[in-house]
Amino acid sequence: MARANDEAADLIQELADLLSITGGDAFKIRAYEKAARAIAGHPDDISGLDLAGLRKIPTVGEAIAKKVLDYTTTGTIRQVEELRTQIPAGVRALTAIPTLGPKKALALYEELGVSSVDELSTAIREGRLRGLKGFGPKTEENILHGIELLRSSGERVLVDAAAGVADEIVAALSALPEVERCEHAGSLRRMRETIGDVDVLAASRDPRPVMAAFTALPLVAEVIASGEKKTSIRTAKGLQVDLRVVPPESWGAALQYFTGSQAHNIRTREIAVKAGLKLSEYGLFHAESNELIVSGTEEEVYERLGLPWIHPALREDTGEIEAALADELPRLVTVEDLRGDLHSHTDLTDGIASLEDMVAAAHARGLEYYAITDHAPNLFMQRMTDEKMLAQRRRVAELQAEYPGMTLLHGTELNIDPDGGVDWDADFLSGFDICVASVHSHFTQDRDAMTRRLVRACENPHVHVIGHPTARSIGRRSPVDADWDEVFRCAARTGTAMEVDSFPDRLDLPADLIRRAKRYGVKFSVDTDAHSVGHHRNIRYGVGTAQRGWLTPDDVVNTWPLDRLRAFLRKT
DNA sequence: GCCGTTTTCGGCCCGACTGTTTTCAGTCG
Repeated sequence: MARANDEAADLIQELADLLSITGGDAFKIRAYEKAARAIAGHPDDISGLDLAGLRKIPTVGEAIAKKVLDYTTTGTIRQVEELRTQIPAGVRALTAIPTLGPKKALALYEELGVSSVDELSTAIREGRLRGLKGFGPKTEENILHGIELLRSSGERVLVDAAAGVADEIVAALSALPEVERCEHAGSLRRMRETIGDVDVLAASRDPRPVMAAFTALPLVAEVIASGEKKTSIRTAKGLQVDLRVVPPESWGAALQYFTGSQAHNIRTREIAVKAGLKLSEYGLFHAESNELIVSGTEEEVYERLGLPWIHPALREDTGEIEAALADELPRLVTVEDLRGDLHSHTDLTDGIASLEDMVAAAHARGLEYYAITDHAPNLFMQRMTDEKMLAQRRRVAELQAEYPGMTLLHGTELNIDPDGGVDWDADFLSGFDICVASVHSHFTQDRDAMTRRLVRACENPHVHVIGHPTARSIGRRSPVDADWDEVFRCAARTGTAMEVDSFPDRLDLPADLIRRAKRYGVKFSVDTDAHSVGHHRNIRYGVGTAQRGWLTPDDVVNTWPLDRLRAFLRKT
């Protein structure tokens, strides 16, 4: 299933976790963690690499290269196997409980023999933590609360749910007279596909009333921690929100810091240290004199480190620092770059808005072209027929007269059957301006069959876009298993675009596969897949995902002028 | 364990909050 890179990275990360429990050297642990990230983010498949090839990966030295080679030859890493015999998997699982880290997990295991979350729960109920050094009544209470949280809703939320909470808080705090600026930061600003907690940053000279207003917001269910500079709350739905208040002159440094990622910040701080500087959320300082150099804007902070400003969507330490140093950062695609949307539905199939309303919504977005792509007949529950489709085409042509500034395209979303065929024959398909083709069934085919299926769809001269290619549903359905390198090679060769579907529970292709596909020269279509007027707003999540995949406007066919797009749709 | 236009040894990002500890360790981001 997973790529060798991901499996090797997981094993190295597990090694780091196990060592942190057994009390290994903290710097060695960090070295493993860094290497795990580097291996997961390495563009080439590691399974074919020898020792020298592995050592070319940054942060992978002799020792880690040998461990990875151990994995690629034997399927596991000997040291990990050995540590697993000392530390049961359940002990590592204990560190998933908030407020419980590796030190406390080890104490619980050694002193009480606790080796699972369930056993810990029992031990607390039986009062066995009383008198254990470092475990007071408050700690006990926090652990119980943490276990409950883990079991109920400790999971990450979809990006739109987090954005809704963030928007509400930013609006409320921005209205306070004490607040000069307020924005969300963290993984939401980086547009990660799921969000663990929401980070909000405010600039103020008077934090106390800001904190008070924050904890008094109606969405607050619980105050987790509360101080002068930082306050954390949890909403009724279990989402944690951290508010940081900084002096206005620290805004840029603070925004940079709280946007993360942690891995990106480590890199920027290392660059600062090497230049005799020190970077914190309060600014960039001379290391010795502690004299402030810059802190007002992110641009100033990056510039003083010798870097161009780096887009938040790239800040994952997966090559953006190197690209920035070489002045090779991509000019990322934006919502404003999009001239069209190539995937949408109406109430003729499973949409809930009329053709007229959907077109009006597209026009309100300022689009130059817009494709209606209702479902084809093989998705039987939609009850599509040739006659209905042709009637819709006539209605689209009539409607076109009302929108002289926007070109309407009549299309369809085909179903890729288990063999890679689609709903209609070539003759009928040639009547459409555009055909999206997607997997809607038989999700569990094996890798070979699924690869053949997607390749055959790409090779169909009437298929222009592969819709939501992995067919995943975040938190509900896994991505289909395919040899993506094979699929992307074929897509590039045949001039078939891969969709980036903007639905918050799809975001499909995901960012990592986008980057892989781009390496083969694949083009992309960033679409809403809108089934209602309101879904048009989801486009920001699709664009965020495209940005995390390092896409430029030229990579995205629906940023192109219509004549260039039409040439692409001819698949010649 | 990794790494090197100040180093092949001696560093490795930085700060806030909590709880239990009377001066600081653990956890988190």
